[in-house]
Amino acid sequence: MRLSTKGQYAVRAMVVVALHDSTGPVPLRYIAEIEDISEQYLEQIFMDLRKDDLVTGLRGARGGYVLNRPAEEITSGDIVRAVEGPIVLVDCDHDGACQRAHVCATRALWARVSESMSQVLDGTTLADLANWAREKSR
Amino acid sequence: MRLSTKGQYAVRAMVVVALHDSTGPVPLRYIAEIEDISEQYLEQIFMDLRKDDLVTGLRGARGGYVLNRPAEEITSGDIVRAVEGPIVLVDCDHDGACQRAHVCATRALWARVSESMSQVLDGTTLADLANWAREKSR
DNA sequence: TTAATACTGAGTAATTTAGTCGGATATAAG
DNA sequence: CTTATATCCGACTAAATTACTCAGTATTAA
Repeated sequence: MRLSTKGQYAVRAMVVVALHDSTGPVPLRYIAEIEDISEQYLEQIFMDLRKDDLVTGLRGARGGYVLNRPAEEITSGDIVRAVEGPIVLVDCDHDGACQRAHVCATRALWARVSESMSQVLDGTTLADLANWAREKSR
Repeated sequence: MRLSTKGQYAVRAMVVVALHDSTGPVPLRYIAEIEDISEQYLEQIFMDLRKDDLVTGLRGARGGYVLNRPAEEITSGDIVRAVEGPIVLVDCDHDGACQRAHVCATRALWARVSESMSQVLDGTTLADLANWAREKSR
């Protein structure tokens, strides 16, 4: 029930990109330094973020990553899903395979928990996170 | 972000115990059979449940496990915590060790998610789950 | 032309998960 | 008093996942 470092790093990294949204592409080297995350690990993470069209990578000198949509339109749920897959606490009956699905009382519980997690995650945008960060650094 | 089988099994097993609350101790062999879970794995799980005083084990023939409190006073949160530890999505700053805790915007997010999970889990009792199960089997 | 940067695939050590195994101990029933 | 039925307990292990690293290619600005 713990979010992997990949998910945590992804959100933290995206906040950095969001904070520099107006000043051009942010290179991974920079993110790696200020967030103290391995640059090569960040590469993997940004592959996932790119696949889900959350960012665009710009190669070459002065390159880096930029947001693909306004920070108000990217949620932490989008980010977590991009690197970790669907937000579900328990993946029983993944494709209708569970024999006792119809009598299983716990399925409803897991669904409720998953939904409440999604609500928080989808209800928080990158813009929110960037604002919190700005407030904190003040 | 996925709940381990241990946590899932623990809740399912406790529902079985709750359903037989009035008819005496429930042996692991029985739970193992109807829930299709390894009996030896269940032993491990019930060690944890016992440590947190959710159940009492009765040895010998005709023995088994019984709830230590009314099903209305045991929540799914209690069960999950017993076998998985605290319900936190991200355990950064576990003992004030995180250097950037004061500037980290994501901490608040993880706290919100963790709290919303806890609310659902602590808001659902074993009695609720047992009732759902009874409704389903009807 | 060079330096900076993203892109890509493969590999790997450490950790966690999901159990198993072999026994000791307690108790009810016959 | 013996036997069958249970819990209790500690150690062990295979498989999966996590959290990376490594080595190289491709692209672009200065």
